[in-house]
Amino acid sequence: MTDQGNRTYKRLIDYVKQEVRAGNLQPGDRLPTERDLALRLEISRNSVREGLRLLENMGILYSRQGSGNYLSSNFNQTMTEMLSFMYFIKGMNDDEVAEFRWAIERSALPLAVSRINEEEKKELKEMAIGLDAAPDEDKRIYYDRQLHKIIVHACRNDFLIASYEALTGLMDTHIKSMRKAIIDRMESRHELESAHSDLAYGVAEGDLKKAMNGLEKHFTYINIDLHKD
Amino acid sequence: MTDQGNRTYKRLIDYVKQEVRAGNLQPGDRLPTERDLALRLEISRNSVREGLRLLENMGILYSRQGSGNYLSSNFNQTMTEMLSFMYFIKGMNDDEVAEFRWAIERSALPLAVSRINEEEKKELKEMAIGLDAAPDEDKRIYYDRQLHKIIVHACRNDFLIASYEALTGLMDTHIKSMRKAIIDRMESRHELESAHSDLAYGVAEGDLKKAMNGLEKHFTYINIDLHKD
DNA sequence: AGAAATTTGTTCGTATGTATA
DNA sequence: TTATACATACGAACAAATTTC
Repeated sequence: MTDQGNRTYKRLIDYVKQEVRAGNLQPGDRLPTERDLALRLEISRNSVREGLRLLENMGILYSRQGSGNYLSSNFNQTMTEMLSFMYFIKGMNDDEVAEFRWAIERSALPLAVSRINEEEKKELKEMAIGLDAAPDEDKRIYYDRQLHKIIVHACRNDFLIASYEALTGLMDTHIKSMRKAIIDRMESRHELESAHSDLAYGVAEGDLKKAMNGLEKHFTYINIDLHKD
Repeated sequence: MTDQGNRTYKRLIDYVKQEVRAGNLQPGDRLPTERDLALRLEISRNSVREGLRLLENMGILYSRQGSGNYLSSNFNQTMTEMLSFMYFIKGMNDDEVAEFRWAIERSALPLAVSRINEEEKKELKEMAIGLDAAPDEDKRIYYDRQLHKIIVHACRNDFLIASYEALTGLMDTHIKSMRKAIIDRMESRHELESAHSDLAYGVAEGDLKKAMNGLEKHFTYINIDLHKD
């Protein structure tokens, strides 16, 4: 009996869902006041609030004291946090995370190559240079992560971006050991850096083959038996 | 000012997070009573409850009236529902969805090939046969979806599975038109069915190349400029 | 089996801080 | 500046379900 659909606040959620679906509520719109909602849905204000908090935490709306509850237009940030939290509580299996990350990056790459803008290209090159010149492992980790992040963002797909961000948020504690594991498998650290270099310059120069090669080299050293064409 | 980190109920969430991280709270464990928590965290019971509802809706815990609040062990189902809801509210851009789905399926495929069990292989073949023999489009859609679903589940990666399920839940309304669009681009319906056949038998027979060919053929007809090796 | 105690579910009232006209 | 509307937070009360004795 883990499931009980009897929760009163679900009426509020269903209400919002329905209003969105019907087109009566659009991003930025203000919801009726909590008291109105309580009256309309025949539940207490507290129950209304429970539902509102839920939606707020999902990033679907935001509350402004003294003003009202508004449907949010962009809740990517909150969506990311939430995903990250769910993943965290669920318990992360390193293999699962690596597989998922690989799934996202691999698919984001071709999209990124065709959609990246000049600003991002510039940043990407800077990261590749910085990574190459980084004096210590901490710096390298920073450039490493920025590099991957820029590429995924350049794909312009919010699902991919949100999922990736959620993962990297989780991986913060693990990234050091993961990087170390990769390096151990490679003949030297430079091999990893050259993989990154291919990846970055491939994307920046619109050379998908080169970029994909770099990415494959990068991920090959994580212990997954991956698809090799 | 969409962000206000001052919410009182966050204390409860932080508490749970910390207790989970410290190992003091494990799946199935009962939390302290709401009144205890209110006292301990120095917030009102209402605020405690707001936090609890949040976590419950995330599937992280469940409440039983008269008994207590328990940390949940598996909340994959809720995670899926939640993802689906977030995606729904966010508004689906067909291209984004297609790209994301492709990302998941492509990466799930090699994993599925190496992890699928006999039971699933059998089902998969049945779906392929059923699809071939289906008398009308409704039936074909059913077999179509089941086929893809079995493959993704066979990859044994909860992130991939949850994301995929969330997407297909969304796509229910769009799947007909999408299928129609694909068929229109193919020379005939049989071409789509043969793609599915390659996919299903490839997985069932452990032939990754065949399966991947089927999948690529399948997705090529969706209007994305995808990575072609 | 039954009664009492415990715990969550739901609602109301009130005080307070904030935004808006 | 003032007045009003609104959300925030708390405490208390009772109902309903469960557990304990």
